[in-house]
Amino acid sequence: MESDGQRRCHYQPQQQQQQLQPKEVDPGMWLCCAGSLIQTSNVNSRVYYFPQGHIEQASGPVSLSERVTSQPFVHSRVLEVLFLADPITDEVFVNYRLQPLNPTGITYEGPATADGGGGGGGGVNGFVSFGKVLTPSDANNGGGFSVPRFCADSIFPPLDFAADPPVQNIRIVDVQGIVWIFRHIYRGTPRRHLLTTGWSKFVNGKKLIAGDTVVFIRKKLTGELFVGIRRAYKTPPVLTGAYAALAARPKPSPPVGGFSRTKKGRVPPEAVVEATERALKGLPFEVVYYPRPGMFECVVAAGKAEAACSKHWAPDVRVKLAQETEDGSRMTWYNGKVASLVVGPDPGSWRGSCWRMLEVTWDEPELLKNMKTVSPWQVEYVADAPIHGVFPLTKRFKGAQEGVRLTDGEGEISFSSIAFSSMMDKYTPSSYINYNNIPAGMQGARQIPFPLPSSSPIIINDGSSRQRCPDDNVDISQKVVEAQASTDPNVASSYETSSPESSSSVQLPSKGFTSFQLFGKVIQTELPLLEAPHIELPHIELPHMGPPFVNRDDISCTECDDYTTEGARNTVDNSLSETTQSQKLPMRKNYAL
Amino acid sequence: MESDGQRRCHYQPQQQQQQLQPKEVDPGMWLCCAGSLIQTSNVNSRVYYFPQGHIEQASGPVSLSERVTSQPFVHSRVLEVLFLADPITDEVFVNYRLQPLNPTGITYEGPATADGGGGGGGGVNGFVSFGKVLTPSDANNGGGFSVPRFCADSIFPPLDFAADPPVQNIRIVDVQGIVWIFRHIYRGTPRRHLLTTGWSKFVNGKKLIAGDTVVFIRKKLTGELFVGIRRAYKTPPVLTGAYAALAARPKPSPPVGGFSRTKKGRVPPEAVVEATERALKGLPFEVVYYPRPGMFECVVAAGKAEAACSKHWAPDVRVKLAQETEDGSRMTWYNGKVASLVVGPDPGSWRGSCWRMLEVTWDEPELLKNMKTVSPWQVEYVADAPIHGVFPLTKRFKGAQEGVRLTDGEGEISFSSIAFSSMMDKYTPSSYINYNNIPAGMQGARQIPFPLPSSSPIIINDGSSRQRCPDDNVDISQKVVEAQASTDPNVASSYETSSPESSSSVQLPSKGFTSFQLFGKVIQTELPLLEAPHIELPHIELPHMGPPFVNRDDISCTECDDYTTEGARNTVDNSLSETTQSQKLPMRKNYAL
DNA sequence: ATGTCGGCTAGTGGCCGACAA
DNA sequence: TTGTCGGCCACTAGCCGACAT
Repeated sequence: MESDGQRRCHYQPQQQQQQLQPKEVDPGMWLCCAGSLIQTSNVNSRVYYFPQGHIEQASGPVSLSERVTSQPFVHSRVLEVLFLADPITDEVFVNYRLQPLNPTGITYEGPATADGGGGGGGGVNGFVSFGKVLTPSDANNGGGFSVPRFCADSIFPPLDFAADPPVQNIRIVDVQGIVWIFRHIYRGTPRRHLLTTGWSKFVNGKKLIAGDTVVFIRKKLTGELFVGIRRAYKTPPVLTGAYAALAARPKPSPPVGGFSRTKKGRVPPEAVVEATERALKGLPFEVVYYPRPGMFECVVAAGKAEAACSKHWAPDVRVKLAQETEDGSRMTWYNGKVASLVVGPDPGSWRGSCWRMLEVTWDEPELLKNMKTVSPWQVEYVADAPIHGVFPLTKRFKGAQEGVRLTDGEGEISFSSIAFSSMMDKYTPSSYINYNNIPAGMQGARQIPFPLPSSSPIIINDGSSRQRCPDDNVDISQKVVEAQASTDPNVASSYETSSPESSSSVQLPSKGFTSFQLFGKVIQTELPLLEAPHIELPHIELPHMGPPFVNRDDISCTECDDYTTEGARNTVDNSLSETTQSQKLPMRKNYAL
Repeated sequence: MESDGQRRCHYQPQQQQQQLQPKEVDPGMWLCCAGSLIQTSNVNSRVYYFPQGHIEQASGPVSLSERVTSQPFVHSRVLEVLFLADPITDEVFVNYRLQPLNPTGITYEGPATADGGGGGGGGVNGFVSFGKVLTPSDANNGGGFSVPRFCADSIFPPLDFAADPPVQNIRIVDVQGIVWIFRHIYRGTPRRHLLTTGWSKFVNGKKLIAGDTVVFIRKKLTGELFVGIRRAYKTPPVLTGAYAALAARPKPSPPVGGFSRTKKGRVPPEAVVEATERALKGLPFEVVYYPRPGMFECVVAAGKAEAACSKHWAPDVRVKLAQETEDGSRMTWYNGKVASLVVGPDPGSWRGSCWRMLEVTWDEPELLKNMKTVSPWQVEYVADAPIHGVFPLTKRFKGAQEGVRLTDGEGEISFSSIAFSSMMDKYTPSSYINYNNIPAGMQGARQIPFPLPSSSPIIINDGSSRQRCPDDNVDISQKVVEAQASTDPNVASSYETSSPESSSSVQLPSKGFTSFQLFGKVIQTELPLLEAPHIELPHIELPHMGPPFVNRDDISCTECDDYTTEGARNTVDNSLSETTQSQKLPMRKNYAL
C-alpha cells in the first residue's frame, strides 16, 4: 500500500468552493441550451445505457476490461436525472443515476412510467429560444452584437419605436443565475437591432469566440430572459500509428481561459470505468452526458431504442434525420441512405452493438459532417413509411450481404444478431433464446433487430438454431419483435448470461460477404489520413507581461517569446535601446499587446 | 447503498487538466516564498504530527471522533516531502507523507536520519530574497511599484547609472514557471527605483491587493530572478452563540477572483479526517500545510518538539521568539512571558496536548498579534540560557500552580502530564510507565515535559505511581528526559494504549489551582467579543455588465445593485433616460465601473 | 527613502453610420 | 437583413515629476 515510488502530487488544491458547484437548471431552459437534438429520459423510465457513447464523452482514453466491452448496452431504469450547468463553461450537461435491471427484475422497485423520449417533459414549451453563432464581428470588434431581427422580435421585449433611436436595457440571466444587462438599440442605416453596452463584458467574461453559439431564451409565462452558451470546439484529430504515440503523452493541453477548446468530453475516464463496472455488477451507476454536436446521448429511452433497433437495417436503406436549425426555431429534414453497417470499430469489442451501427451517406454530406455514423434511433427508417417505400426488399437484402463486414479480433468475420427484445421477454438462464419468435433471419450477417453482444453466438454456432433462421422473410420477424417490445415494460437485459469467454469461440463462415472498407472509413469520418494531423503542441512557457491565463488574442507571439526560444537566461532584457523616448512605444507593442 | 433521497450533484465537472496541477518548487525558493518562520522536516526524519494544527489548516469545520481527539499527536517518520505551489494563488504549501511509528517499530524501515529542523536543508542559502508588502500605490495606482532601495541593490541586476535615466527590463519567473518582464527604472526627484511597464499586468494577473506581499528572489549561482506571493487574508471572526448558528449555514462565500480572501485553511476537512483516522490506524497518511502567519506547522521535527516540550513550562517563564523582518533580510527577537498554560480549548478534547499550550504576553503585543498562543517549540525558553535566568525557580513553581486551569468536559480539573520521551523508551503494554526515570513531578498540575493524552491518568489515579511523583525537583526530571530523547531514534508513540473510555474516569483534586481566564482569552485572541462580528453575507446575485468573477474593485456597488435589490423583475431596464447623448455617460458609470 | 498625488498622453474600447453581401 | 469596416470620441491605463512624510 502506498508504495508508489515515483514523485507525484498527493494533494489537489481545493477549488473555489461555491464557484464550481454545477448549477441546476430548469429542464426546459436546459433543453433550449442543449439544442433539441437532445432527448433526455425521465425518472423511472426504462433506458439503455451504451458504454460506447459514454466513452465518447470521456476526456481521455478509457481502458475497459474485456468483460465490459463484451456488453454493449445495459438495460436500466432511471433513478434520478439532474439537469446541470458547468460552472466554468456554462455548458449544460445531464447527470443520470441509473439502476441496471437484472433478468429477474428483483431490483425493480415500483412500476416504470411511460418512457420519456419526448424532449424534456414538455418543459421546453414554456420557453422560446433563439440561438446565434457568433460572427467575428460579434466576438471581436467594438463590443457590439448584431441581433437577428427574428431574435429581437420573438425573444426580446418590444422596443418603443416611437423613440429615436429605440433603445432599452434588457436584463438577462445566465445558467449560473448571474444577471447581465445589455443595451438593446435599434439604429443604423438601414435600421437593425444591436446589443451594445454590456455585450463586450459578456463576451470577455464568458470567454466567447467567433463560432460559439449564444442562446437567448424567454420564459413565456414571466417574460424573463435567459442566455445559454454552446461552445465551438476544435475537433480533435484521430491519431493512428506514429502519431498516436505522440498524442498518448501526458497532455500539456494549452490553457485557454480556463477550459479546453478541444472537442472531447469532459467526463473523467475513471467515471466511465466506474459506471461500466458498476453497471456490470448490477449496482446503481452514474452517467454524465454533455450534449454536443456529433456526440450523442449514451442513455436512450428503452422504447425508442428497441423500436429503432428492431428495424431491418441494411445498406441502401433510406433514412432521414431531423436537425434543428441553428437558431432553434424550426426543424430541417435531411435525407440519406445507409452506406454500410458498422461494427466495432475496435476489433473484438462491443461486437453486436448497435451504437453508431449505421454509416450513412447523406444527400447533402457537407451539412452533416458530424453524422457519418449514427445509431438507429437517431434516424427515421424511411422505408417504414409506406409512401417512401421505394426500394424493393430484394435490393435491400443484397445490400445487406455486401455492406457488412465484421472486424473480429481473430481475423474472423462474424455478426451475431438476435431478436433482442424477444430474448428479454423469454429469457431464462437455462433456455437461452427461443428462436420460434423470430421466424426470419439471415445467413451469416443477419440483419436482425437489435444485435446482441457477441456472446450470443453460442446459439448461432449451434447448427439447429441456425437452421431456424432462413435468410428471408425479415419483415415479418421485424413486426413480431416490435410488437413484443411494446408489450411488457418489465423486460430485462440479458447481460448476466453473457459469457465473455465464449465470444472468442464464435466462428461464422465469411462466405458471401463483400469486404467493405469499414476501418478506413471510420477513421476518415474523423480526420482524413492524408492530412497532417493537428497535434497539440506542448505548452511552452512564454514570458509574460500579461496575465498567465492568456486568451486567444494574447497568444500572438511577439518578441516576448524570443526570451524563451532564444534561450537567453539573462535576467536583463537588453533588446531595447536605452533611448527612453523611442523605446516606450515598441515596448508596449512588444509585451503589452 | 445510494439511498440518499435528497437532490445533490453527483458529478463534479472536470477541472482544467494541466492548469491546476500544483507545481513543484525548489525547496530553497519555496522557503523564501513561505518565510523563514517555517521549518520543514526532511525525508526519513522523525516528526510529530499534531492534528490540532492540521485542523487549523482546514477550510471548514472538522468533526473528529473522540478516539482521534484523545490523541493529540502522532509520532511519525517522514516518507516524502513535496514542496508545491498552489496553481491558483501561487501560495506555496508542503505535502508530507508520514508513516506513524508504532511502539514495536515494525513498520520502521531503515534508520531515521538526523532530524531536519533547520530550514529546508540549506537550500535557502542558495537564494537571496526580499519581500515587500504592497502599498495601495503599488497595487492600485497607475501601474507602478516602488522598489525599496535594498531590494534593487541586493536582488535586481545592477543598473547602468551612466544612462539617463538608468533603465532595464528584468525577467522574473514565478512559482508556476511563468516568465514576467518588468521595466526597472531609476528616476524621479529624488531618484528612486520603480517597476513600471509590466507591473500592472502582474498585479492584475495575480490578483494582488494592497497588503499582499511579493517576494523577489535571486538565485545566487545563476542570478536568475523569481517572484513569490504571500497573500493578505482577512482574519475570520470567531463566532459564538447566536452568531455561530448563522455562520454554520452552507457557506455562500464571496467569489473574489477565484480564491477566498478569508483567512482559513485551504485543506478540505475530509483530508484532515482521513489523515487522523489513518494515523490512528498506523497507516501512512498525508498532511498538507499552507504556511501563513499565525498558522503553524502541524508537522514538527521530533527532536525539536521533544526538547521544547521537555522544558519546564509555567506561567511567568520568560520566552523569546525570532521573527523575520518583513523583507526577509534579517531577524528580530521579541520577548515575552508565559501568561498561562492553555489546555483545550475544547473541553475534553486534546487533553494534555502541548499544541499552542503557551499563552504568552509579549512585551510588544501589537507586533505579535498572531502569536498569543504558541507551542513550546516556537519560542526559546529564556531561563534556560544562563544569562537570562532572572526568575527564581520558586517563583516559577508558584506561577505554575496558579496559571494552569483545565477545562474538563465534566467540570473536573485535571492535568495529566508525564515524561513523554521516557515513556516512549520504556513502554511495554503491561508495565505502563517507569516513573523511576522521572525523579521530579508535581502534585495535580505537574509541569512535566510533554503532556500526554488524557488517557494516561489511568496511571495517575493509581496512588502508588502518584506517590512516585513529588512536586519538586522538576529541573532534574527535565534534564533526564532531554538526554533520553536524544539517545534512541527508534522511540515509539504510545497512542495504541490510549483508551478514550478511561479518560472520563480521571478525577484529580482541584485543590491548589487558581481559576485562570482561559476560555475568554483564547477567544479574545481571535476577536474581541465586544465587537460585532463580521459575518460573511450570503452572496447576492448582482446584475453584471462586467464579468462574473469580479475583483474587489468591481464590488463597489453602484446602481447595478438596485436592479436586484429593488426587486425589479422586469427585463427592461427603464432607469435610463431615452436621451441617447446624455445617457451614454451615466450608463458607463453605472454598469461598467 | 519612499508613499501618494495630479498632470499628461497614448492607446484603445466601444458606439456610430456607411456600405456591401 | 446583417456582417464588416473606418471614423471618431472618450476614457483610462499608465508614466512622469512634485511633494510630503
